[in-house]
Amino acid sequence: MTTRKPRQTRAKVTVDTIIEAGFIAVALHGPSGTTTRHIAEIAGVSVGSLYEYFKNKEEIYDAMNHFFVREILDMITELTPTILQLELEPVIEMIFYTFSDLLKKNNDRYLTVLRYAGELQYDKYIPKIEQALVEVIMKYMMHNPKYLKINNVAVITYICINSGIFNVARHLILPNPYISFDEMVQGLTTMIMSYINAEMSRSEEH
Amino acid sequence: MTTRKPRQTRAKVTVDTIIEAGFIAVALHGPSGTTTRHIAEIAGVSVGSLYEYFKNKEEIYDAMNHFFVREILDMITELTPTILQLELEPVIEMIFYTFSDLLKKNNDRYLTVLRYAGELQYDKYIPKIEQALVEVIMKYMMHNPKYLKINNVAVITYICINSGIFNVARHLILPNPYISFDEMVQGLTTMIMSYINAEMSRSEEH
Amino acid sequence: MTTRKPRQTRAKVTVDTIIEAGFIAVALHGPSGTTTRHIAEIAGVSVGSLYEYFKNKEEIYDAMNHFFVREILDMITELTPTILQLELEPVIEMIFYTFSDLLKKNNDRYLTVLRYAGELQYDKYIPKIEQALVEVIMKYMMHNPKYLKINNVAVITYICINSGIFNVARHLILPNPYISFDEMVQGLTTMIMSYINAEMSRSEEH
Amino acid sequence: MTTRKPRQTRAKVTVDTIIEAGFIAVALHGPSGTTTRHIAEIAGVSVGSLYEYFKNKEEIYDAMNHFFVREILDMITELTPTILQLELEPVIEMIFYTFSDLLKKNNDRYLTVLRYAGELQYDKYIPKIEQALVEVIMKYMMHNPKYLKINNVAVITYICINSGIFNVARHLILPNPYISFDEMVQGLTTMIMSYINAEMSRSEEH
DNA sequence: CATGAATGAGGTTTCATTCAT
DNA sequence: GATGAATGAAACCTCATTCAT
Repeated sequence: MTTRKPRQTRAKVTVDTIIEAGFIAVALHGPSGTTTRHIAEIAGVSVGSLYEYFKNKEEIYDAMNHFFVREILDMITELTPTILQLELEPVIEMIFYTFSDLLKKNNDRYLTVLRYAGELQYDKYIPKIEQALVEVIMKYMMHNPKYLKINNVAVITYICINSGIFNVARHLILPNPYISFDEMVQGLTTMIMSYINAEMSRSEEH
Repeated sequence: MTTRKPRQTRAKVTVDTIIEAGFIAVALHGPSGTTTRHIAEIAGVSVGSLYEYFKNKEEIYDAMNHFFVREILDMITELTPTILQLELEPVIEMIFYTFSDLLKKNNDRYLTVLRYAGELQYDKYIPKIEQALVEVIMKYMMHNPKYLKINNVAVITYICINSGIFNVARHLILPNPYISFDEMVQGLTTMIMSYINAEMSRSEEH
Repeated sequence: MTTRKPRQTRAKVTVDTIIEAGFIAVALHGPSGTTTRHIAEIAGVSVGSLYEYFKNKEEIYDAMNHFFVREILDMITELTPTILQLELEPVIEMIFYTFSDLLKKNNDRYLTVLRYAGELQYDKYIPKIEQALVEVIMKYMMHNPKYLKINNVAVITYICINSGIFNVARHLILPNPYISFDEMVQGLTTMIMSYINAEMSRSEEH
Repeated sequence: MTTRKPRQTRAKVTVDTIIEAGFIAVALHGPSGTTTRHIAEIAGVSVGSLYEYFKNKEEIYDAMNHFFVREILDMITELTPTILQLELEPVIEMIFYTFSDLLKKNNDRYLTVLRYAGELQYDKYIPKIEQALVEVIMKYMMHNPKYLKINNVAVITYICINSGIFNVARHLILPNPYISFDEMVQGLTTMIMSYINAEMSRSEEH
């Protein structure tokens, strides 16, 4: 029995409502604590409707992930023109603040879900995000050729992306972090800039 | 006449067996996929016995977390004398490799459960680890007073710990990382060293 | 100005399409595995339309049964003139082959639903078929008065009809019967003929 | 998750109770009308217990079939010594009456489920019964060598077994059969005897 | 202490049927 | 008339927990 693709506007609205309800439910109860009834009730539809559009609970989670990843990718796309205009340091800061805003959107919707990244199999989607970020970095390097001389771009990229994502996410999640968000962004930026500068100098030597 | 000691010892062994089985079960099925039967079967005891030693499933997970945290704290304690003898750079490298070894112990036991950190409420335990690390750092600074002049130690500590933990864990989890573990450790170390040096210079200026 | 006739005809076509779809669906999934959606999809109409024409699922099954029984009764009617012209032995053979052809019509449509006779409550309809067969037998006896002397016609009729129906149906259903269909028809005919002859002789004695 | 084999007596009793309840439930509601709750309630156990011993509803039905087939095979085994002592005609009659008794045992338990033979996949088990009957027939022929000269034993066997099973079952199911059970057995026996005698004479001719 | 059979609340999922469009 | 989205009762099944043995 195939779940039908929504053809009518009403159906599309229902699907979106269910995905939205999914985020709220997971934020409230965690992925394994969330029941199909929770989602249905929050969405204001019957359990049956859930299964009209999603084969099972797993598929709802998949749709949520897709949705989230889509937002991040859109954010990167929108940011790209501005990024290319700026110096590296403000670029890095801007990315952190924009990412933070995205996670806090809709009452921390994405942030709370991110706690359960392992459970929700975000791993499947992270490579796409990484890929998008790598592309932006490449474009930036083309616009700012002085960075082209750096040797191990892959390593730097890998470490900075992971450090950035995790530090921002964890800071927002922490109830009482012992440093402020601004301090953290400032520190992260300093760290990344120092790293890149160090690698720039090293590359020059060879 | 039954002696008390042997009984307690046998009980201790059973408790440890159950905790061990818990790790294996969670590695196999994830926290929400793991059932008390799974754990009992792996441990080679009856479900009834589980409840002899643990009030409920939650308590088993708690015990697992305690166990893991205990191991990390022990690791830090054991490492401290060596740390205090070395220069900063080899210290950082050593910590990463030791942490990696710990996560890979017993067939990736801790690594696999780390995926479900959110679900398993590791957050409750992480402050303890952070605290232990902060203490080591303080001791190290006492032994190497040149670092005492750094202003924002809290920020540096926070960022470096988080970046370190997450990069190591994620790299080990990734099936096909595009950089090697050694490259990552090298990069991380460089990044952290550059950061500290930058902050050192900055602090001197003021 | 809309005429009445065409509408009725269109409705009739839809009804027939649904009944046809019902047979296909039951052949595919069995009666309890068949859903209204299955039938609607196979019929190429919406679920809503199903309920335009049938009060509920039960009514569709009833209509299918009616349809099947109607076909059998028609078959008997059509066959009657020929039957009356022939000797008993070829008559019996002919009935078996014609019945077999009916069951195999449209890709074994009726044969597959016959498996679920109990579930589909064919019992309600079988007396009608029996009645029709009894009538043919009576007519045949009128045309061939030598059979009129048989005493227990009812018993013979009952046994032969049941043996015939079941042996033919089961043989067609069996994936690898250990005797061929022709052998079975030959055997069945011999058995029935022997039986009738035996009863003829016995009746003469009294 | 494997359903555990019952090791204790208590467990064995529960399993038997469930199978018995299955027969009663199917007799009451038919196979697709029967729910796991029905069975559990009739058995006087919780739904959970059902699934302790049977992976799903299907497995309960399978166990019921096994049970029924086992009874038939036992019946045949028990009957064999007597069969070998008697003339053919009383043998045939005896088999019909014994089979009828079996079907009527425990308040028509087996008879009512036989209505749903198609749904319950008895087909899987019928070959075993056929095989057992064929073996008895072979033994009987060894004891009564005059029957050894018959040519097409396979065909006769096939037809007589099917005719016998179905006529008996259907007669018992019918609410108001137009002939009595004794009349039917008498007729069936006559039919089969005539058939065999006819085949005996025919075989002599060749 | 240990066992594992038994429990039943509660989760996931299905599907006949209705009804707004 | 026709559609198909929506419904929700009720099915199947799971599993943490209890308790008689």
